[in-house]
Amino acid sequence: MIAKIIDAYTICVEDLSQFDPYAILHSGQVFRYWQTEDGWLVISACHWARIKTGIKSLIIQCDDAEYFYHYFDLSTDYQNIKNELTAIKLQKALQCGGGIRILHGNFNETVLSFIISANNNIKRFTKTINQLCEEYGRTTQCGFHAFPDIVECTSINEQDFKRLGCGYRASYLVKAVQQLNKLNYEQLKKLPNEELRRELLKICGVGPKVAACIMLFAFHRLNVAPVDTWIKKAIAQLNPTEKENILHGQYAGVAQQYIFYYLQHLRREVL
DNA sequence: ATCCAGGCAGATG
DNA sequence: CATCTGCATGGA
Repeated sequence: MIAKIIDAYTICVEDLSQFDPYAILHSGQVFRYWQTEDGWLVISACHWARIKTGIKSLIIQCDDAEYFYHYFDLSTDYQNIKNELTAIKLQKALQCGGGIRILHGNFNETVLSFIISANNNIKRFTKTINQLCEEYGRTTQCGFHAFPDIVECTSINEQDFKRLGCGYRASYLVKAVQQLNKLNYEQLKKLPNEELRRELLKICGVGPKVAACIMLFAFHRLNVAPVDTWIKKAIAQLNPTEKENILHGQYAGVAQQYIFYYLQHLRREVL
């Protein structure tokens, strides 16, 4: 038990070795967060949370404690997961981002966000996603805009997506929204990995990499590891045995997150 | 400037 | 099934 729900709007996280807000938010699973005076503001779908960082514990003040207890995966002990990840080449990454957790992202938000992310740079598509929310998402109680719900997304046409900076992905997004309208998240949740992957690949703009992101970040399939250009470059430097082992097993997706964050961390140090 | 970015769709061997 | 090409756009 690393966290307690204090009341309907408050969570206290007591084990910071398993909860590093900076690392979680910068590990590339979510794009709607901002630094504040005393911590972080996070928006997921139409929900918001303020993380107030402390020395030995932190407080999450939000609109729905149950939602964010689940969102931050607070019932899972990540020490057990980290104990399973024993590959030598992972140890630096674990030391760097040991407080990362895999979030339970909203399905529609995750699908559309990662379609926009394809062949795009992180800074640019983060801006695009946030502008999308500014224009089409409702204002939440905390002042920031929610990610537009599926009905609001249905009102966005190709020209609108282009104006927001989605480029050639605009037509994919229009189709994807139509397809999302017919999909049922609760039904998809019941599918095993390969069937789920097949369904996701039918969505326009969703290929193998984006499907893997959706499976990991919206369906919490911890054994699915998205392989992007960053991970490819990192893996290319390993020997054959290391390549086999590093993104293998029931927590391959978690391992991938530690690596991705570590690579981002190294890049930030260079800049 | 000009290369590239958390790849993908569509066309072609 | 595997490989190839074109792609909007702004950040570096």
